[in-house]
Amino acid sequence: MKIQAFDISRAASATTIVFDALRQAIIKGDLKEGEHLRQDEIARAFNVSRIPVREALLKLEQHGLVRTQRYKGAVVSGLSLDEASEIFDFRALLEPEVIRHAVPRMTQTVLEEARTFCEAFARDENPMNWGDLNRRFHSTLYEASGLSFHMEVLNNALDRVEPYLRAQLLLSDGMDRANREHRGILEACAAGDGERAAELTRAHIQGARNSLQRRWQG
Amino acid sequence: MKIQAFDISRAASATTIVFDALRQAIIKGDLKEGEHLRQDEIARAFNVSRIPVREALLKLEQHGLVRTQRYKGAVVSGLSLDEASEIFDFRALLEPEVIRHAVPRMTQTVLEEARTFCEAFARDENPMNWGDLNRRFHSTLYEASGLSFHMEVLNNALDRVEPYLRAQLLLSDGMDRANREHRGILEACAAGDGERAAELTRAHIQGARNSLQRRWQG
DNA sequence: TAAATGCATATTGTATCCAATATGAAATCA
DNA sequence: TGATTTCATATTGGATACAATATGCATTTA
Repeated sequence: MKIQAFDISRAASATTIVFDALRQAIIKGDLKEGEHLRQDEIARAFNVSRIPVREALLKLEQHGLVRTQRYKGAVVSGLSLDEASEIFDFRALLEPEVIRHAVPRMTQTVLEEARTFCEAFARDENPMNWGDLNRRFHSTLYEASGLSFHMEVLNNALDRVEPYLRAQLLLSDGMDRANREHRGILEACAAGDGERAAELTRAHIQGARNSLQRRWQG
Repeated sequence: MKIQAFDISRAASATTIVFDALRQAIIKGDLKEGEHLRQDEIARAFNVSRIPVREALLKLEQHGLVRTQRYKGAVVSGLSLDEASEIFDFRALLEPEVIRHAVPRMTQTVLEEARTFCEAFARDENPMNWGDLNRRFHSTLYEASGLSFHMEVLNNALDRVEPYLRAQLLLSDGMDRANREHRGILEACAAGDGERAAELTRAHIQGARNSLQRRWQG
């Protein structure tokens, strides 16, 4: 066999294609809080029936990205500042623990990949890419932990606050501080100091939350 | 209007009825790890079409209670000891934080309700009820925190390890220890000592995990 | 006879159709 | 006129029908 084969049972179903597209659109902010998602309209846009659309909406609801009401349909669900703040607290609890567990398991490859994302993040002039690169940087480090349940929950939490994350980076000193702090975290990881990496991560998250709160509620 | 009214839009849809029933069956252990869930069979059992069944299975998949493969269907997904252990670690991180936040917000009513569950748990001779009462006791205390995202995630984590939880209570000293520790936690809450309640909760969870690990792999 | 192939059946994924409910405007009534 | 009712339309929930894929057994072939 000379052909390049892969597991076709993992090929995307209509449901997952629609789900991924809608998820991206909500996270990127193309679909805005409160916006009504009509099954029929989406079905036509993707040229599928409403069945896979409904299943995609159901998944989005489980992820907390839309709220649905019987016979009324799905609307994009934003977060109040209080709700977002709770999720930042959650992250501040979880992420330090994950990185502490990850540090002793980080290979050279992981560190190099993270450094690449870190530098790409620092260099990129296009704010549209910041959210994604920021997330990839952290994820690369976290994945080394091997804590798959923690990561699943964390990714869900990040999905929900992504618009706030991007808003925070757009603040005047958002990028500068993020870059400084990313380098610090990376350094601690490279030095094998899990405790310091954890503490810096905690400060990184709490700092972001505090600057958001100052900016949005006075 | 003298009639007792309620919001009918919250009435159960076929999907949620099927979901709740399947979730209970999996958690209670009536449906066992690896068991295949046929859409058609379930649809006939509930006298509905396969559509709501599919949506229920999708929700179960998001909750991690079943795994599905395209064109192959859903099977009840159990956890390896390692996977369960990771979730216990997760709980040991999350639950102390939640109860610490909850203690200063606990009303007398909450404490009384928790005490009721605690005593019911201690008295109940039927092992079938232990899992449920145990969970209600802790939940009552946790809900006072008002941390809805934390609770959502926690409930999902508990669903996944519920069979292990029940197994742990069935160990020789499982119930005795659980009762002792519950009373300690309740006392700390009543005394307004969030720090102690948190530490006891952490020990409660880690202890349960350790005894499981000794029993199953030692 | 053992492996490969073809075929029948079972099961899931999706499309189409019907039923239940929501929504808003026209009609009615005080 | 302003509130209420009726009714037409839009939208979602669920049932039925069809298509795609999996699975196991009979058949063939070397």
